[in-house]
Amino acid sequence: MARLPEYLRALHNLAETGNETVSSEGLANAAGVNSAKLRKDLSHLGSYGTRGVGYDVALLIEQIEYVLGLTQRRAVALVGVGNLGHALAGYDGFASRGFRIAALLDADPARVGEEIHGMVVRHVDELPQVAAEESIAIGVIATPASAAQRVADQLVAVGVTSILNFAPCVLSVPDGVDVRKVDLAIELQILSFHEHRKASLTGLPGTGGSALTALPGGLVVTEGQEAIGT
Amino acid sequence: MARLPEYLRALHNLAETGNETVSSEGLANAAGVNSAKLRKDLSHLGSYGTRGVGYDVALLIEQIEYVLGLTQRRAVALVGVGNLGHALAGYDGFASRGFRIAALLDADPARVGEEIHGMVVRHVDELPQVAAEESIAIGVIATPASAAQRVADQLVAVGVTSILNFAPCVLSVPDGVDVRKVDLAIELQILSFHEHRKASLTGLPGTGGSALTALPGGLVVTEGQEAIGT
DNA sequence: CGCGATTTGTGCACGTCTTCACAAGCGCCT
DNA sequence: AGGCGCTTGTGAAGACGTGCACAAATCGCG
Repeated sequence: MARLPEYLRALHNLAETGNETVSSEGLANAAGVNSAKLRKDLSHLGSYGTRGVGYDVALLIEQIEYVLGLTQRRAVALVGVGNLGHALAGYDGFASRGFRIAALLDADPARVGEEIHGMVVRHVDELPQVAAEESIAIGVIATPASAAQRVADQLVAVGVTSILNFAPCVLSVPDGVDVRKVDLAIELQILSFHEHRKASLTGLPGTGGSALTALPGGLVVTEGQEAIGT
Repeated sequence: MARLPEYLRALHNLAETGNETVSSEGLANAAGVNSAKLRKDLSHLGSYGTRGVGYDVALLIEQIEYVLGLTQRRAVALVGVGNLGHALAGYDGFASRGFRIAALLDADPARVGEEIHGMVVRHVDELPQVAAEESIAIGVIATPASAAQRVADQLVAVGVTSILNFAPCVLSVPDGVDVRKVDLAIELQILSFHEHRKASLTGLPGTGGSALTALPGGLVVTEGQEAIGT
């Protein structure tokens, strides 16, 4: 489940504040989800809480970390050290949660050799050597969209089976390779959509429960009432 | 729908390569989704394509941009100019897609006054003045988790109703305020989970279709077979 | 003018996710 | 030892999203 990392973070917070056990409702609040959903998720793991008491925080952390495969520190190769790549290279949230940036790579010869956060940028064509030096578990693509597919192919060629893609484009990869995409601009556009929706609702008070937003060409769009679950 | 921005990006690509119309299948491929799903999404908008031909690219772009509220250029306030904030301030994907970073803010007095990408950092307590100067539509939080809730409260206080949160914590905001969260470490952890799953499957060839991954305490977790839809 | 090729829009069925509600179990207090 | 309150785990119902498959509609060509 995609919610496990969120639970894990909440659990670490609870552990730091000295909690030994936590109820499903307490953890659900800390993670921002429904308590029933959380219990079902945890029961799916097979993890046991004790009825009447709750979950053992330390034990639960251990279990979730094992399921997520965080018991081994995974090596990450970061390709593209532009604006975003720079920030990712220095992002301490990676190191603190079991990931180690093992290599910085870029296709621009002008950037090769540059030192970023104590690590030297190497050329992306050196990927085979890098992969030979240490087993790369995950590749992160922070290049422009035009280079992303090429980089993905290179990552796949050296055996990387998990890719985190920040480039605004769809990657085609063979079966067995997992790709997750993060597009910062898309997040803003979704927020913009909600802004637009809210503005339409307050601006057209007569439309009531089923608001209709007129489109330029005379077309209409029917929108939900309160909580749009995007 | 959360997929509209993805369609929009694909449409812009198509427009640049000179396409005037596009079929649902063509656009679906470019956006990485099923063609039936795309058609259903678009029909939900009320947008009309022409049967036998496809969708008019320019018209569709116009419609989607309107629905997303991108016809007006929205002002974004970015709070927290650390590693990530720096990168976001310089991320050209924002400007190119209708967003304008209207203010950079930080709570650290040492950072106030610094110039980043041609913009001066102001103190976060100046938020009311900033909001008075121009209408802030969206707030972006790129602070440490410990400061995020406080910043969120300040944003809400000046009337911001959409927040993009990069801090690894859950924000509590009043009804009517939309929050989207992006946690880069969580994305990596999800990939780590998939890596772990794949490793377990190949390492335990006898378990067959319903693989059981033994947990440290003798507990077991049942995992799906191929595509885990996280 | 008519026909076939092509593509949209959508009814329907299926699987997944979510939520409620409650029985089962555990610990504590008397 | 017994009962009481609290919490987990889960069955069932409902909402939701997804994808197939096909009818309706439009264009181009003969």
